[in-house]
Parts: sequence; structure tokens; C-alpha cells
Amino acid sequence: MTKARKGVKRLLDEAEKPLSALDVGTLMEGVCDLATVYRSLHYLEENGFAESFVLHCSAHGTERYYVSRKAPHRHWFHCERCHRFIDLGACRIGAILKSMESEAGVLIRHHALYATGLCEGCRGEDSVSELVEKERGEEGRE
Amino acid sequence: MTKARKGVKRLLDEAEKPLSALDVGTLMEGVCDLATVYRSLHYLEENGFAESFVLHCSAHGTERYYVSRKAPHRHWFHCERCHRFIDLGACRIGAILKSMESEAGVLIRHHALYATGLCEGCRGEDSVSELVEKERGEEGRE
DNA sequence: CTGAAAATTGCGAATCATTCGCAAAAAATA
DNA sequence: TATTTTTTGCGAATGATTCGCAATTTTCAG
Repeated sequence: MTKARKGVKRLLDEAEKPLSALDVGTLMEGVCDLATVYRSLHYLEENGFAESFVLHCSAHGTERYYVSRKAPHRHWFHCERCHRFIDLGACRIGAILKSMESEAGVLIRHHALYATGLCEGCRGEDSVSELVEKERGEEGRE
Repeated sequence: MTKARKGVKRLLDEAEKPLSALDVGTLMEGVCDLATVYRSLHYLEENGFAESFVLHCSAHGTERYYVSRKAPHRHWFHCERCHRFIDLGACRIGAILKSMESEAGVLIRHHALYATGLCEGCRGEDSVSELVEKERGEEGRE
């Protein structure tokens, strides 16, 4: 494994949250090129060292996020207000996926689950009423 | 509601699978511009008529897919080989999300769950052994 | 070790999905 | 029906990601 790949792998292994290619690119500044970061992420994902999911948020647009597969598969929450990831713990939907799998007659090889909303710190009265109000206004319209 | 938005809404309401902006754009050909399709999709999502998730696949790259919110929330499977969507049925992870929500102290307002793998038709012996073999080779390497 | 042969990088130029600016056209209102 | 407010078309940005290709590293056989 080359220096670039080792470096990217270590970043993912040590990260306590999903990293975007750009996050990794910034952390690898001076070590390797951004194109190499992308190629390394692909390499790591194809070889079972990492996995990714794509998330769209107002602050960062649509980006693909990577996490190490060193630790057991888990799921993430993304705050719509402060745009931070919060760990939702280990995957608990294995059984449900199994039954969906057999009912639909498919072979599931990967899955992605993430939730979005407001984190503990961001759901102060202001933010909540603000959002609820916004929603009320919008849903009402034709 | 304008003609363009009505048209896009009807397409989503009648679709039996998630549609990408490009899918919608093609179906709206001659009716309205692609930029308007994007704007209409945003309008529909913001106003509770539709919801979206982002999926990356080898055939179509990273695209955002939209589904109507007319029918109850459901989840989808995407075949890695024929790249078709298959309905996995109504959402069954409400309770799990609720517990994750309280454990993490967050307020979940949306979630996305999808699975990928091989659909019934695509997991013939050839394709499966091919994939398994590919994986064995890759996972082994350093 | 050591010198190919094979695989990976850097860099800059594409791509691709998506968004924007702005004047023209359509819809909501008075 | 005139007027104000929104939306649309079109073409030009953007932003993330990918590609081509020569230069550089790695890997490997000897």
C-alpha cells in the first residue's frame, strides 16, 4: 500500500465521524494531491477498508462521506443547523433488512441509513419554533 | 401551482420508482426547461410534496432521486448490475429511529435508507460467483 | 540488491449534476 | 384588467469528481 493510501486509511480509521473527500484532501495537504485522495478513497472502498454514503445538506451541498470499516458498521445523524455528524450507534436494522431482502427476493450487499434533523444543542426554542413556523407556512400554500 | 410544477408533481405521484432530475427532465421535454425541473423538484420537496435521497452507482454516478410523498414513506433497493430500483415496502424502522433519537438526544426530522446489491434476475450463478470471486481477490490484498 | 515492468501520482483539463443571473413570460392580486 | 409578484428560459457559472498522460514510486524477478 502506498504512502497516500496508508495516510488516507489512517485518517479514516482514526476519524470519529464521516469525512468528505475535501476533508481528507485538506488533512492530506502537502502529502498528496486531491485527485490522489479521490483515487485512494475509491481504492479503500473497493477493497473493503472503507464505505461511503452521499448526503445533501444546505451548507455543503451534495458530498460523499467516507468512514472506516475497521469498526463495526454504524449509522449517523447530521444536524441541519450546525451541520455536524452525531453517532447514532451500531447498526440495528440487520433483521429488518434480512426480511426485506427475502420478501423482495433480492441480495443485499450494502445499505445506507442516516437521519437528519436538529442536534441537542441546536433545538433551542428559537430554532424549533422557527422551523415549525417555516413549515406551517410552506405546507399550507398551494 | 404552475404548469411546470403540476407536471413534475404528477410525474412523481404516478411513478412507481424514484426518478432522477434527469429522468424528470426527459419526461418533461418540450414542456419546460431542465432548470425549471430542478427548481420544481426543490419546490415540491420544500413544500412536502416530495422527498429525495442521493445514491451513487457505477452506471449513473451520483444523482439525487425524488419520490412523491403522496404514498406512505417507503424504502428502495437498487440493483448494482441492472441499475433498477425495487420497492422494499413501507418504512419499518420508525421504532428503531425513535430509540436512536432519544439515546442520541437529537430530533430526527428526516431519514434515508436504501439498500444495494443484486436483484432477483441479476443474481444468476455467473454474476454471483463473479462478484464473490472479485471480492475475495480484493479483500485479500494489502 | 538492482533494473525492468507494473501501478500510482501530480497537474491541468474535462465532465456531470446542479445552480445562478437576468430579462421575458405567466400567475396572483387589486 | 392593470399591476405586482413569481416563475421560466437560456446560457453562463459552480462545485464535486474524474481523466489523460508524462513523471515517479512500487513491486518483483533475477
